[in-house]
Amino acid sequence: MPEGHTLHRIAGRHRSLFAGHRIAVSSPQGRFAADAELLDGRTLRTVEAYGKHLFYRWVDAPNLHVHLGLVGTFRAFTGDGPAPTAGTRLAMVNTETDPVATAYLAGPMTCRLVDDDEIAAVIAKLGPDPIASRRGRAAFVAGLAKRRKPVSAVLLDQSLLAGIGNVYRAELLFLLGIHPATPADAIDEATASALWDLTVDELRIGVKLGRIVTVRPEEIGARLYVYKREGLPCRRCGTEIRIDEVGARSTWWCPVCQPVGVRANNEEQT
DNA sequence: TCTTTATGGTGAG
DNA sequence: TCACCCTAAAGAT
Repeated sequence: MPEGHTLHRIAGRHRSLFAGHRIAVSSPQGRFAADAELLDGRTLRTVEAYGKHLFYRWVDAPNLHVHLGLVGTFRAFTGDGPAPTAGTRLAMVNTETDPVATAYLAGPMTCRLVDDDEIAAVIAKLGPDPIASRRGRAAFVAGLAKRRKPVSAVLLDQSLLAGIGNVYRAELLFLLGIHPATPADAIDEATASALWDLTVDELRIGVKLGRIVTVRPEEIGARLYVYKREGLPCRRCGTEIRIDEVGARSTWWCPVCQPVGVRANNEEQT
C-alpha cells in the first residue's frame, strides 16, 4: 500500500508489463468508462512515478493521472488473473504478450485524464522525490528550517518531501532518535541532512523489497520499530512504545530512544 | 454478517 | 479542525 516506494514499484512493473504495447482499457465499475474509451487500444509509451503520483503516457491519447489515496490498490497479474471486482475503476489488459498481462485499479483517490501541463502543475506542487533523485537535500534542509510545526507533521507535507507517509515518518524519526513533537526549525542542519539521507536510503530499500522494512539487522518477523506498536516493548530498549495524534493522524515513538529535545542519534550516519 | 481500519488528500467552515 | 471520498481485508459478532 501506498507510500512512495509502492508507487515506484507499480510504475516499474507496469512499464515492464504494458509499455510499448496496445492496451485494452476499460472501466468495469463504470465511473471511468467514458475516459477509458479514449485510451482503449492505444499504445502505452511509459509510466512515471513522482512522490505518490502515477502518470501514464500514451501514443495519441491524453495522459492518465492516478493517485491511490489511502485505500486505492493496483493489482497486476500475468496469465490468467481473477475477474475484476465490482469496484474496479480501471482495467488494463495487454494481449500482445505471452502470457497476457492485466492490471486492476480500485478505490483510487484520483483517476483522470490530463495534459502535459497538468502533469507539470502536479509535480510543481511537490517537493523533491528521494526515489526519483538523490538531489534535493539542500531544499529539504532549508524547508525544515522554515517550518515551526512538529517535525512529524512536516514530514507528511508533500510539498517539502514527496513520497513519505505515516509509516516512514514514524520509523525515520525513531532511527534518528528524534521526538515527533520536535519543532522542525529546532532540528540542526546536520541532523536535517542526515534525515534526508536516511529517507533516501529507506525509501530505496522499500522499492527493492516491495515493503517497508526499517529494522536492522533484520530479525525474523520484525520489520518496523514503532509503527502500530503502541504498548509493545521497544526493540532497542524495551520501553513501551507510545502513540499520539499528530496532525489528525496517529504516530508512534519510543520515549527513551526519542527523548524530548533535539538530541539526535547519528549512529545511522556512516 | 456485520463493523473496523488503512501506508492519503481535499475542501468547507 | 472536521467531514468526506474511495475499496478491500481483517476482525468482531
